[in-house]
Amino acid sequence: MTDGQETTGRKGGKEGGSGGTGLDFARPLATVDVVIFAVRADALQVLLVQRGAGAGEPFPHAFALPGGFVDIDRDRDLEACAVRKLKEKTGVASPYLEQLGSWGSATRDPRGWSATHAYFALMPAAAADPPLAADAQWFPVHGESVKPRLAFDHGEIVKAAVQRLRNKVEYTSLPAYLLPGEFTLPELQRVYEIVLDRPLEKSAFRTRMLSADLIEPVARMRRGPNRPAQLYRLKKAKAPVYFARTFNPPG
Amino acid sequence: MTDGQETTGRKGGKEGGSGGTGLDFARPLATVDVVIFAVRADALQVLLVQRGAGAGEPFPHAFALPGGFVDIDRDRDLEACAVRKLKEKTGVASPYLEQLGSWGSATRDPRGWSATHAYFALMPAAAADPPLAADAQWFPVHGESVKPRLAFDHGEIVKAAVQRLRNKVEYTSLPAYLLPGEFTLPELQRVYEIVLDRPLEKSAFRTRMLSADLIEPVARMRRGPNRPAQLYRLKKAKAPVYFARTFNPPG
DNA sequence: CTAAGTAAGTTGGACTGTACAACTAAGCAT
DNA sequence: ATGCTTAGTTGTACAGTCCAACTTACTTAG
Repeated sequence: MTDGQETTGRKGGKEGGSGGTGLDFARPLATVDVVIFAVRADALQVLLVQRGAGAGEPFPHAFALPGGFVDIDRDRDLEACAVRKLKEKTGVASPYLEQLGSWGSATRDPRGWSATHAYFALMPAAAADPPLAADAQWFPVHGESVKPRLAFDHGEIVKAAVQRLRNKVEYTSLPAYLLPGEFTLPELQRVYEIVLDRPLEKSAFRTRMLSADLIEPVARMRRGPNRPAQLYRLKKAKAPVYFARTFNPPG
Repeated sequence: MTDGQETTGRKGGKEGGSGGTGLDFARPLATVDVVIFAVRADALQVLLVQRGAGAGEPFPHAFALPGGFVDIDRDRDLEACAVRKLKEKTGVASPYLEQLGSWGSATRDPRGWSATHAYFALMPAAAADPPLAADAQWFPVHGESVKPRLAFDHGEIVKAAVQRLRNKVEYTSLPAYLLPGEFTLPELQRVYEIVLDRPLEKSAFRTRMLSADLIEPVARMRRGPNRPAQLYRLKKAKAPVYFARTFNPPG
């Protein structure tokens, strides 16, 4: 039985009920939330928004993930909904957006049975720096979470997002999406180290990055107080690269 | 704005509407579907059910994934819902159940905007062999899909599940859940090869499996027409193990 | 102009684990 | 006993990381 083939277990239409189509039972609330990561001030940070305190609003004043109800008139699909939420808070389209999972239960929202579709996004620090929504704020990740206690089960979702990010960073090129269009190899390595919270070997890192068909040098150097560094950019339309090994396995 | 903090964009309560709580807008349909894998007859197979042809049923007679609407009175959370669907079709609890992702759009179900939470499950062939529901049937995976054209977007979901399974099998111990409690190393290797559709090196495979803190020998041998093989079992309460490298990287 | 300092980038040997292939071991069939 | 089949081991080659020392290129201080 799939997608409503069920002929038993129909519930009285508490909140739903379109009459006669066999869909006359209560539907859970459906939301989308986005965990937006950036590396700012040498730290992995997450964008959170402070909730209002209107009538009937759960978790007033608490911080929460950017998100909200699926709008079946405006959102063609879940990802479009996530892109909309992301744009509302940052003003930009993220260079990387991935579905994280869904959380649904009778108790996670005091207003009733609800399920959220969680996404996680990576963006360069510069992209989302000034043009934030007024109620949005960046928080550094400590361990696997952020300091403020979050509304709903968003603390758990953030934790899952950090774990997923760390795990994938071990064997993929995801951190490239946390940097602007041009970057040096030491900058890229630093982002890996910030996300993993662990130092990496310079020579192994360079060998791996350069032998992966991932980045290409541009005809410019990053100049600073010492030896200039070669600038690179992601190769065009590069999906994330998967490496055959993880880095320097911890333990 | 999160989980209904939105104060704009409220829709007239087409199907929802609990009056006065700020939730008076249409909700998408919410379902759960499960991609159930087993290795049977030396092939990776997926369990599908044939849809009925009642009034208003979309995709009559088509094959689809086991699943159905979330029942907000019976299902405490999404995973409980998936376990229920799985049990209804196989009669057993799967030793491994993982969330795969969610698919939601205005068009995937002709009855309206709907979102499904997809899970994937692994089970030993023996566990689900005879006690199948009458409308359920196993289909071998060819490439990344099954032969019958599936209802809804279930073809896409099966494809994603196969890709996820193959990908994870490269560096985890997941295939152990496709075998009964006791198994030999050649049997385990064979399951890896069936899932990956690629031969593996015997000695490297054995070295990796035995050095991972994953399985332990039992005091019995599998006897056959030739040399007996040592039987192993998963160590108690073992979560899947992640290896630091993939197998024999293709290409 | 030179020397010191710093970060970029390279080099080479030790180590780990897979790739490949040949080998031994243990059972059954004839 | 001989041969067949599958379980399991051994040994060399190779790839990639680990670690540390090294060279390169630029800035700044004197």
